[in-house]
Amino acid sequence: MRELAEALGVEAPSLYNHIGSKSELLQSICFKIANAFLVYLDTAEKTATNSVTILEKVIRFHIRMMLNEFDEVYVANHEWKHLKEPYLSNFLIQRRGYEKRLVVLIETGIRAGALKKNNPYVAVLTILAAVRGLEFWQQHKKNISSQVLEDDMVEHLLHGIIK
Amino acid sequence: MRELAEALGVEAPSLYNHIGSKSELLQSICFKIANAFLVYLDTAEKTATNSVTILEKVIRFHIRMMLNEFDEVYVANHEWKHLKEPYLSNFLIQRRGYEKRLVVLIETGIRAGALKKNNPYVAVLTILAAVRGLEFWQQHKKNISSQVLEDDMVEHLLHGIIK
DNA sequence: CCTACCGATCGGTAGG
DNA sequence: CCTACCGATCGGTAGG
Repeated sequence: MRELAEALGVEAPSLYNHIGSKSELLQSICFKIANAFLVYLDTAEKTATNSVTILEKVIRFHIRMMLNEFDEVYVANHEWKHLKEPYLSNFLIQRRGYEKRLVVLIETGIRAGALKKNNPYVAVLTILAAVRGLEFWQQHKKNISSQVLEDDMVEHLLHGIIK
Repeated sequence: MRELAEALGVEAPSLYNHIGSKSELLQSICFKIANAFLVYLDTAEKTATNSVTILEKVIRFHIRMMLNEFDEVYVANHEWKHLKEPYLSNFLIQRRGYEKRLVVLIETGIRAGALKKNNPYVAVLTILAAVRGLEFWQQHKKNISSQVLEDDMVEHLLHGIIK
């Protein structure tokens, strides 16, 4: 909070004329990000019927969020653990719901014969973990364009790396 | 440190008869894990010549380390940021060296015609990020066997999810 | 918006 | 191994 105050050019106690608490700041960031992902999934599911198409759209959205809204996504990915009740439970329920919808999406793709019969939970974990790993990218950025990064990662997660 | 002391059944100051500092504990965990990965890559490269075979072995090792040595790998993955100099620089050099060797491995596979011509840095990032993401698994463990988890994730990262 | 200050917590030391 | 305690840091409040 003292760092934040310094960045804003005020003393730390002055922050509390604008915000209620540090916790409150954390809550608004976490739920803002969680909501962005939920809303995107809604629209993706409305504008496409093919589960592979929806899956690809979702992966691309995750990648773009990591690249364009890095700071907030980072907080939502790491600091949610310090959310206070009832926000913590709420956040976890939302996140589990989101993951479950992705699992169902993959199950649908499997039943349609479009996706391999891998365990759908493992598939969702692999995908979410990979896109989230873009946070390490930020640290030692190679000079690779966002477009190559996005396209190659999507290709890898959908079709693999073996020729 | 106070939690650690409690777990050991002593008072916090007593810890310092056994260790030098909290930092020292962090160092030994981080370098122990970094070394395990380096040693494994060495042996994998000696016992196989095919780059796809080596890559698969390495991915499997990462997954097993995440499942079997979770606590220490977690610390090495997250807390290395708090390493003090010169350990911090040292650790980063080791890690970059390791990642670079994986990049070279993939480049070799591409030149051999075994792997797709994706950007090799993106491929390494995708793989490392995905296996590392197993830390979320620990949190909300589904009842899936380690073997299915390992096999399906390897399949996904090598051959993709699309049929 | 500020100054002054609080209670809790943390890694660690002194001294026995 | 312990008791006693330190200086730094943190989120936050009182009072103006």
